[in-house]
Amino acid sequence: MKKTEINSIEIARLAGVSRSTVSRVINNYTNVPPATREKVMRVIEAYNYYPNLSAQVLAGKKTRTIGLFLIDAGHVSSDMLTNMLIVNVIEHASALGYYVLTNIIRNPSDSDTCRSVKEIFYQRRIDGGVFIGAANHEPLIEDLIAEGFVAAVVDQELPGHDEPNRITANYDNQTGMELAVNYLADLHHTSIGILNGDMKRLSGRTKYEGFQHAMKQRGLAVREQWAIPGDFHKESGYQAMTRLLEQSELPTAIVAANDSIAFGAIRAMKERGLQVPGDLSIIGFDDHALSSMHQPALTTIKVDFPAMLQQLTTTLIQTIENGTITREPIVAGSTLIIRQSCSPITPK
Amino acid sequence: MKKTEINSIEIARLAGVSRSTVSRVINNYTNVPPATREKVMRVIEAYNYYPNLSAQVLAGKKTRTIGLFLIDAGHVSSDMLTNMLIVNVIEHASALGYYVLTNIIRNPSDSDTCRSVKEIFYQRRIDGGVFIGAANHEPLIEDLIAEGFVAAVVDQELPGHDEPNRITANYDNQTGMELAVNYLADLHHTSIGILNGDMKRLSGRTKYEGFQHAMKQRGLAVREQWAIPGDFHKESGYQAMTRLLEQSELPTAIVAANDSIAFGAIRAMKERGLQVPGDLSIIGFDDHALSSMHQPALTTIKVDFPAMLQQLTTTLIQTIENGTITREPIVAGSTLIIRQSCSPITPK
DNA sequence: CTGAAAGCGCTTACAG
DNA sequence: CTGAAAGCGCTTACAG
Repeated sequence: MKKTEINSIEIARLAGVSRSTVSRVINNYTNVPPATREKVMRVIEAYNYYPNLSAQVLAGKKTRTIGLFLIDAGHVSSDMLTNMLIVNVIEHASALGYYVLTNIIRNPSDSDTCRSVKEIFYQRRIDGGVFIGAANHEPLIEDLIAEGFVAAVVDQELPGHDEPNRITANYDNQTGMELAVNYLADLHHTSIGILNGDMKRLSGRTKYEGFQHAMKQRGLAVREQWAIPGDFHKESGYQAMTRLLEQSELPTAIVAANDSIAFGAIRAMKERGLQVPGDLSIIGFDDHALSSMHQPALTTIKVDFPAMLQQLTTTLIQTIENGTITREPIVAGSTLIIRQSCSPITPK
Repeated sequence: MKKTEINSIEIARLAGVSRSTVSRVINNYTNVPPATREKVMRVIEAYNYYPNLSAQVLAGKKTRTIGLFLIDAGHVSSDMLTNMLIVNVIEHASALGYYVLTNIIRNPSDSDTCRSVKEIFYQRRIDGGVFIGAANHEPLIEDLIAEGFVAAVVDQELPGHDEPNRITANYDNQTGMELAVNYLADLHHTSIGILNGDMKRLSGRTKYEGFQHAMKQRGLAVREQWAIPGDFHKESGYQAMTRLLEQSELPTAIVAANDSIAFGAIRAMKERGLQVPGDLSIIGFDDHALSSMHQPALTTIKVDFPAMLQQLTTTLIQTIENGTITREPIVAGSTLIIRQSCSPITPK
């Protein structure tokens, strides 16, 4: 049986003070003499008293909870990257005394889904939210920001939209692509293709733009028929590679917009008896947890998610607590991780 | 800028009714005539009104939030299984209109950690919690249950402790071990060892007991020096196998208390130039997401986590809403998944 | 069918 | 330094 709750007035009575004073010691007001604080703390501890959160929030305190919204059609549970993202946000929030309410959004365009996400904010269930996997312009997020809720969104860039309650973090895809293309070019590849990601997402676009830019820098031609569209999932990589392989003339190397795409693409090759990197070199993006144990181990552009998420979460919480703060751009760095999926071309 | 909140009294004014009536339509009371409901709903929708959660909770409603507590010293972020567990709980809770607050507990014995977990319950931040990865007898959980909070714990069996606010789910390790041992015995193995899991956890114990029982059933001897202690992690598997290999006489097959242990054990073998299953057959437990792509693909006892978690989450929520309910035991089924890590012995 | 009112448990000006 | 009191936004007996 649940014991009847003890509340602040009971604590006050027991300590021989008023509720005001109990509240003051709980909230660490400075104008409470040590002796009084002592006395009150003793009964608080003795009775295992913790202030009721709803009452505190109703009286004006924060909920100290943030929402984590993972937008993904249906791969969330199977992708290891997701787990790392979730755990990262939780641990960084936790370090600042915040809790996280994790939500999975299958389809941000569905009106019921939209309603229920908005409800979480309007209900004041959370103080703010972080969004991962959204399109660059996502109406749901824009609505929330217009309403004044604070949102931290990963992989977004909306020129002119620098509301104080919008926090964004980005990937440095320009540098990433330079790293990838230069590595391939240094291996003497000149025929390089790309398996693109979802173009509705900022990264889909900036990766392709970065690719074009990096190719140009090295004086290499981008062949449109070697730029295959897709989304960021394995199945898409499989299909993209299948399409690519139907062509009469093939590139000697491919950059995949992420590692999942590369996994799918390599499977498509294996099924046709093709070798990586023997027949085609492939480089991915992310450094997915599976990449190092993949066969062949995947050469990739590692993205520093943990550092980015830490900054994003921290900035979100600071904004919640202090309102607008001066903010520096948050960007995830890229590094080249050389493994086994790329090999040099011997010029004929 | 955040707009000033609209509240129920404002809605009432706009709809020309009292707050009581607004509340009645929101809470779907039956005694509201359709016309009145209509009228109120229209202004609720027009103004995008959602009742303030804290006020509702303070007035006696549930928070509709459950806590998910993952207890693990430091492997949470790297283990794919975790991700599946988290996503499963979230989706099942979500289907019932509940949210989940995910927490990572590094060390349940640490007093600060304990305090902060308890605080979540006492604060009434959640209506109940699910615990995964705890020792069979975990003081923190026992305290919470003693206080009357409802807790759903995975992998627990405490005879005599059938409080109405305790919900447990278990693994059918007896059957699982029979499956594993019989499979190995059918392959003509008679010298079978075991790499044990954490004995503080119920599964650690029941797996070993199940192993002993299954061996006996097949008339096979359990050799104590082939039962290596460990916990449920990869590193432990590596060390256990290293220890095993130091022995002069070796088994021909090994059952690992889970797949992670098997991965570590296989790595230890590879480093010594030993083959799986050539030199030693290994079977794991769980059917970890990596098992099928492991080299060699791991033969394992698949555990039906999704079904178990669904039942557990559903039962937890029903208990929260309806108090005690008649409950059936929740147990996760086991199936043998044959892949490449075990081979038959040719009797000499 | 519906409104007035009490109550949920806190915090924070306000006054002293 | 400290208490009395108002207020946060809801829900739910109670009375009609």
